[in-house]
Amino acid sequence: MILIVAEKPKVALKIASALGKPEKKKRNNAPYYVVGDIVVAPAVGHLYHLKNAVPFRDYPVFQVEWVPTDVAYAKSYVKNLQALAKDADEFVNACDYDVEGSVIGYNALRFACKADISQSKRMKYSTLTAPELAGAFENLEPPGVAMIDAGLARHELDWIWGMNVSKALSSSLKTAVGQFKLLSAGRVQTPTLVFLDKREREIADFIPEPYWEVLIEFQKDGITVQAKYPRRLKTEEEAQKIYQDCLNNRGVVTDLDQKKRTRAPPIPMDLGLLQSECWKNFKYTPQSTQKLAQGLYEMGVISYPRTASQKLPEKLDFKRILKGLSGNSQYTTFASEVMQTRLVSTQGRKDDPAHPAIHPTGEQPTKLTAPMQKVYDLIVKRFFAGFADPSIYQSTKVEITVGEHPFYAQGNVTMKEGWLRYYREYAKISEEPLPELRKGEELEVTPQVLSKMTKPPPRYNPASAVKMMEKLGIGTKATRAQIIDILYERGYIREKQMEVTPLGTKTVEALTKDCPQIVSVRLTRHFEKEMDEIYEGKKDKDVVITEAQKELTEIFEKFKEKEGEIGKIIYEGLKETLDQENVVGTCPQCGAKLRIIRSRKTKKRFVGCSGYPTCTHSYPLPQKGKVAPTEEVCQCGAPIVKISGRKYCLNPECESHAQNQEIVGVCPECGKELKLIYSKKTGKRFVGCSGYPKCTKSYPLPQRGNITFLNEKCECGAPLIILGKKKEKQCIDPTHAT
DNA sequence: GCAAGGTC
Repeated sequence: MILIVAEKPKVALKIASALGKPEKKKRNNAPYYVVGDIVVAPAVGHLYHLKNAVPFRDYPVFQVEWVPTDVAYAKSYVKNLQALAKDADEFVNACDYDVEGSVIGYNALRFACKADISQSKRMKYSTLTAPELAGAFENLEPPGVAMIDAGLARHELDWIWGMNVSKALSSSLKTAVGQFKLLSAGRVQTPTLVFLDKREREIADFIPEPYWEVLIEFQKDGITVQAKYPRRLKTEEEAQKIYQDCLNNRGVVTDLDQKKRTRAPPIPMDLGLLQSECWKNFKYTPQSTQKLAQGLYEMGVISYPRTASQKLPEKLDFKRILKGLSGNSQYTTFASEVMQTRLVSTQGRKDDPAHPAIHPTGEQPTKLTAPMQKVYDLIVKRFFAGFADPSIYQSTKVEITVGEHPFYAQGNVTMKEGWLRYYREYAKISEEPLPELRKGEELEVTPQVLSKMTKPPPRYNPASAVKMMEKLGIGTKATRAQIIDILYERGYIREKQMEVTPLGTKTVEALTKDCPQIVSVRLTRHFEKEMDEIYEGKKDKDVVITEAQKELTEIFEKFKEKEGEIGKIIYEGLKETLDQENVVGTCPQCGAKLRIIRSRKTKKRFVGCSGYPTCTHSYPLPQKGKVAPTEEVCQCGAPIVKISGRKYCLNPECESHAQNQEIVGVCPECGKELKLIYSKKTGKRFVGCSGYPKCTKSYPLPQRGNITFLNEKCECGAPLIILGKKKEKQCIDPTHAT
């Protein structure tokens, strides 16, 4: 029997189908496929990972070993391979033809199958089409030692570099101040932190400069138009001069440029594009988008999400997919419209040998969670849009001259919707019409001077950081989002608009200043080059690793000498970070800092004085909601904090809490005042009757967004409100429709 | 405890 090991279940099925009519079997949830004398069985990614071969008390440790992955589902796949290997007399590594795939198959064969690698074969394919897979099986290659070794070296170098530097950082802190804090560094996370920190310094060093803009405003056909003077002005005098010239002067339309322009339909999405679209539209982090997409994939409603491809091959059978989608009443119209087209999708530049771009499969989803539904809807509509015509719009540029000063305005009006019909809600294209104007027309204009300041470069957010990593070529499509999460976990960065914390900054500083070799471009480039040379068969893996160990040994010797100093630098950062995060004000009794503390016993949080135990002043806190300092102090002396965006005096006996209960209407049941109340227990808001506890009338409220209470009553007697930026009034009673 | 890379 020939045992073929694939990287994942879906690929095992494809290989088996290319070789004949497979019979699907299962062993403890692990599938495998039998085609005559051939068995195709999958791994699930890496089934083995590295571990220190000796206890990790002191760095550096260089002895590592491969051990089975401890995830339950991976174990059943290993057992499956072990069982199948007993009857096998030939072994084929059919994992993805790259360094990671080589390692996955190599470890599966040597550890699970106990195969003789030198006798094993490698299947080489770059797409998953049946003819190519069948051809690859006919032309099996030798095991591919160079590629395997390059992969093994990648694992080992990343490990001995990352683990030991991480350990060194944590130890330095422990040595300096005796405190333990988990710190880490790695080939991918450290360069990522470095570029985030660079931005942080650009922002800190940025000196805002004032500038002035001049606008003119006019009205025609009920449209108000603003036209801009084309230059920013460095001085107020210049701006004022133009303003004065425009006062009491009429504007003349001196140029009118109308052009038809097209917006091409969007390209199919790889994982990176899906992540940035979901950030743009829903503010989902790349990591949560990845998890939601994985969920949709496991339900069978979208294709494989960890793809780098932005192409949809024609042989995908778009008809079948569209037919499936039309079964969903939401998409029936769109799907049948798209069905009428030539069914040729747009194509992006990037390609992936193993998978097409992300697309719906046409299977009907059942019971999607709200976030899954959003991601699914975006994927489906993007899919439709790829087949549609370009959107055509008329772009009008107008030059209006006032005296001798030119001003410009632009308006876009869509003439042919094209793909926007399907994807408008996610494309976020703004349209501003201009009124009818003709050359030479005179206009009554009002000038205006705006005083502005130049702005620092924006912070990265998780989506733009993933994009930057992609651009710099660090990490992989499957891991970038996870690595961003690690930086958050370590406390190196915080907030969605990523801010590098003092801890992050000081860690970078310690690494770059005190042991520049560790983060030097030279060292990482050197490792990379050597891995390429292993791949090309020019260098021996063991020689490379021995060299790396030697180099790291020297670096760590120097690091140890400076350990105390480095630890102190990092401690400064840690201390400042904790202070910023937990200090909510000053103690009115002793003047020391008040901090948010979580009780070890009850796990509940409260505000306590850092002068403890000398000063025992403390305040209770609601257990939910984000607490942020405000710098403000209440009349009663206690600090005011923001809890879930609402200002709140920490002192529970303070009168401000009573005053905080805004009157919002009249109780339809007892006629007393209805008040907006924030629960002392949960911090949540609701509307309650001031006749409480006699009258228990109350209405729930959404916990997020602005609520405007109107001085109006619904016909049911409850007050009317407006939620957020909406325009319609609505009744506060949720059971009351309309 | 500590990486980065696959995968469900």
